[in-house]
Amino acid sequence: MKPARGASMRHNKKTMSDPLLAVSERFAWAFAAVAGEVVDPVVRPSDHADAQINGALGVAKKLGTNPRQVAEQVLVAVGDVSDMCSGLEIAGPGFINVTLSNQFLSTQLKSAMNDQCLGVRVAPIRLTAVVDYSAPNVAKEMHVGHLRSTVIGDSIVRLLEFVGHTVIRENHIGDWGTPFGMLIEHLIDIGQNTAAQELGVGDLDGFYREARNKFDADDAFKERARARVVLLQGGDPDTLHLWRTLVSESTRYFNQVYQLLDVLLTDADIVGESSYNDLLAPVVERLREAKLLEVSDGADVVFPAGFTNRDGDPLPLIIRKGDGGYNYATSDLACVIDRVERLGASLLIYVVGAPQAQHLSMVETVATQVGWLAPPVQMMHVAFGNVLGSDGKMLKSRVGDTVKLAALLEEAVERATAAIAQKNPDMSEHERSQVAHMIGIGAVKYSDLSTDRVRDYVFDWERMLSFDGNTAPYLQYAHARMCSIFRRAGIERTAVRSVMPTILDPRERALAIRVLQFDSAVWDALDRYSPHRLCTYLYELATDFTAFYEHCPVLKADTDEQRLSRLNLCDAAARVLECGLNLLGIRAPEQM
RNA sequence: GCUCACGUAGCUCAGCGGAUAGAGCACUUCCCUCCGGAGGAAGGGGUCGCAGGUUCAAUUCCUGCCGUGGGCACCA
Repeated sequence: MKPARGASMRHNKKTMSDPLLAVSERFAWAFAAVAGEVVDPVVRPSDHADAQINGALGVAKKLGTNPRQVAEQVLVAVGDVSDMCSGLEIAGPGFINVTLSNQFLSTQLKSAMNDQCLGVRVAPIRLTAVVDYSAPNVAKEMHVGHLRSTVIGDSIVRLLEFVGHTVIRENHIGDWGTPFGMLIEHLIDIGQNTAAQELGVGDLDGFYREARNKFDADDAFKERARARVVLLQGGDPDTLHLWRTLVSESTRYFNQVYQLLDVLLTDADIVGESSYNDLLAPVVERLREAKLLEVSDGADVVFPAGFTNRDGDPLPLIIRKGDGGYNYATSDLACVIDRVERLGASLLIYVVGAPQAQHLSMVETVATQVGWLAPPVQMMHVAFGNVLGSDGKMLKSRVGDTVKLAALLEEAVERATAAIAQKNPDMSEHERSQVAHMIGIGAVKYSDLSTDRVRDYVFDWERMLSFDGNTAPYLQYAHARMCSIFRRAGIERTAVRSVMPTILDPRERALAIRVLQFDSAVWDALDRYSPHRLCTYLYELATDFTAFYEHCPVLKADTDEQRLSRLNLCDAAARVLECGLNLLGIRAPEQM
């Protein structure tokens, strides 16, 4: 499985919202005419103009001519582009610097803002995608590892849906396996009511630890636990009833966390490992029929090509353990079958930590060898790194335990509450608590989403809650200021949407161009399954807005026409910012 | 040992084939106090881990090395 990159969903639709794409499209045929074949004009953002076209250099090399000469030929071939570009200039070794026409920006902006998706292209082919994420374990506390999977997965789900794909969310909770013997026996020992209470208040780790301690210390208990596993797997009704208590109390708790975290997951998305029980035996059978199954050290295994162990010998994927039990490879393969054959999915996304890369790659290889996975169906590992403390090591609590996710989120809201109380003491209690939730949770999610997911990142309260820099509060603040202008103006946002904006000032231009690039930003994030690309874009948008706001008076504009035009720009920026934050799963309050 | 990631400014991070490598924080010096000062301008600070290679062009692609972290058969 290739590490997430390029679902290659390209499209063709009217004029691209992003001016750079529009320029690229317009110049493509001129380049083809000059080069004698189809070449990418290589249109890029530029420090020297609105955009620069770099394609001439490559073409000149191929043709054995002078790049500046090629550039000149391209300019002749492209003909009149004055509807799009107000300036074209050959610079340096053969770059073509492009100045976009103000009129063009104006009409593009109008048309993008008339679009429900704010100019973002819809997917050319609508896929059914299964996104596998979050996956906490029953009777175990959720921790920062689940935070990453949940938050990144949630954003990917929103992005996929936004461009028109059908998304099936799957929360593959750990609700099966040998630990349930001891957990159920412990449940019996302390009584169902006590247990439900303990789990209900979220002391999952306490419950688990007690069970574990007894298991390790008490041989009789250990024996009962083992016997209980057999009963559970055999479908004993009483045991199943106890098991369901554990599962339902745990999922009730997970839902509290999901609600606090403000993600889309619900009970309907839960597909526990147990739900694949009936599909495990067929996995073995089908592998056997395909003649891929071998017996090694008493276990049923498949040796996928290209994997070796530390001795250089072929590395097996264990399908059925020596004791006859199944393991996670079996259930992962059952998942592939289920998703492809029953759900008809063609995109299987796994938002799982980077350490699982080899395992998932082996599963993919086996699934491909046996024929369950074949183009156009593809598996995609959206891997992520660890959350580190300020010491550069895995984030731990002061006592040295793993950090409870629920506690971390509560602290985020508390810190945000304190910050708002200090900065906006006039806000009502009710409103403050709502806004504090949006800011605190937004800060945590954004700090998780805003750096390249494959890298580890350092968790830092002060930085993530800062109103400066690439943070959620900064973006939310920028949005609140945009909204504030309309309150002061006493004008409804929608009232300025029929206005055709006039783009003149350099800051108006910069802001307009940025707004129009939302399309590219969304697709860029989606192509790489990297929400941080969208974060970077939104930060630049907010920065451009700040510069605009600083230099271009809106309410005190020179003329009514300019005032309306600038209000229109504010509205556009606010809509894109809100929509972008929403795609990250972050709320944008109108006041804060 | 094999293998997969990562190594960019004091710190935290962007950029990943194109013209002088960016941001925030921290630091220095100013400005304003104007539609939300939770401001603005300027400055210092980088041999983009090291060495080769491909290319008109490499922080960006390839190879090797060094450093850090992960994975390498019955726990998921």
